[in-house]
Amino acid sequence: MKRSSAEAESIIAGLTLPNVRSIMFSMSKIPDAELLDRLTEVFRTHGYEGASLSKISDATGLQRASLYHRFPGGKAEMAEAVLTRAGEWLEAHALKPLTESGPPEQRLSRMAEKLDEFYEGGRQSCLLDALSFGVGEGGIRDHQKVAMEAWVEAIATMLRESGLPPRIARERAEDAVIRIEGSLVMARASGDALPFRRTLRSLPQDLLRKPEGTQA
Amino acid sequence: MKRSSAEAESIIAGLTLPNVRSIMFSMSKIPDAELLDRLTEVFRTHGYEGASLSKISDATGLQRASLYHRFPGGKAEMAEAVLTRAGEWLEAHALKPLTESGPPEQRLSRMAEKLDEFYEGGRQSCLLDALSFGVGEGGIRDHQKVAMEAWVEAIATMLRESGLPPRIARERAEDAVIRIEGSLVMARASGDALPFRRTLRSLPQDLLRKPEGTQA
DNA sequence: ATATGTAGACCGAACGTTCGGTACAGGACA
DNA sequence: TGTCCTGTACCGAACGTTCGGTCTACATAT
Repeated sequence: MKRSSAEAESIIAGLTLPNVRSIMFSMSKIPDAELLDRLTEVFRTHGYEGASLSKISDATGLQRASLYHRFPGGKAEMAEAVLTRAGEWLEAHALKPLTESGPPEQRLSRMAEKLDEFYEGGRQSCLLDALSFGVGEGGIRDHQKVAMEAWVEAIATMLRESGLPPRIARERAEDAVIRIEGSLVMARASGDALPFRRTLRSLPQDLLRKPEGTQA
Repeated sequence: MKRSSAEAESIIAGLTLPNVRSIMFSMSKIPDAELLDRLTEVFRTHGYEGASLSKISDATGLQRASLYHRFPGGKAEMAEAVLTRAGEWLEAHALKPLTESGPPEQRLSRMAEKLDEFYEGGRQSCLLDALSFGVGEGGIRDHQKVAMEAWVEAIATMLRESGLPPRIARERAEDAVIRIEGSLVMARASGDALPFRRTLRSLPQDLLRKPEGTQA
């Protein structure tokens, strides 16, 4: 009772699952992009230590050995790959609009829009948060520092170019990231995503408001 | 060669290590308060899934089995105990000042002071963050929701009593917690505690500032 | 004063399971 | 054919948990 019949198999000859896979996905059971998506989800919800190979295997449909074929460096390499991909996505979608033309407020709104997408309206955690527990002194930690700094500095640059004093620009950029991260924590802990969306909505105006004590 | 001599034992009679322990610490190898402190540190640093019994055992000096003597419910009960204790501490030290007499700004400063102490200047994570990964639908999750709501509502109440409209008070209270949590995430990811301290410092004035569009 | 009983705190060892990681045989393509 | 990739089977170690038993303190009975 393992297979229905031999005919059934010959009829769809050349269309067996492995062949279909190889045509569509260049020989992989799961394409790189989707594999990374699944990995990202696991790391986001469980953190580094909580993301066991079993969970990863379940989420990706790949066996341990196959995962090690794709990521010879093991779990650490998977986490780094996920971090890299997330960074690239944010850079290309959320940060790039900041450097483009248009009113500053509109550019910030565009970023907020993309962040809302990336964090699925507050339902997903930030990798910089999730991967910051229990990982001590390694490539992952370094990666985080660089990513965090790049994010803050991208916003700060934009605010400076919009006329804000460098110090204020930097502080507000930090504050922006802080509020995004914080609202994600709150959303996760309280089970309510509303504070996250409200934070995103108010970001553009909050960041661009006039400094209070300008030139006394 | 099991004991040095009978005399040696009789001389320090009543002062053998176990006796000293029993007098000072009510018969426990480690008193409850300190045990919970150590537990808190492990959960804060590694999150729930990352806090293995081995790490906990190392941190507390108690063997696995002994930990189960103190917490029959196992790891979950340990996490809940830690959450309860942290909540009580915050309630008693950080939230209580909000209800006392004195200028509102001073009361908020007092809270910020205690939070700085609790989070060790930004070097420690928040349990609501650390324990929100990988724990699904249980007492821990419920505990978090309650704690988060209590925290926000304590600040909101205080802001309302200071004359802010209810809606604004609630939003700003959420914002306060968001910024605290977010700055802790940033501190952890970037390795720099400064944004956390700056956030704490600016909290009182930020929360009490006059609403912008008051009665047009 | 000595013996007995009870209760709590603790530990060593082991439970079955899962951990991250590896070796290898065979399938699918060139 | 040779090269890449996959899945099975497996490794030693660690996981959370439980068991049997020791040690100490204290109350009671003698």
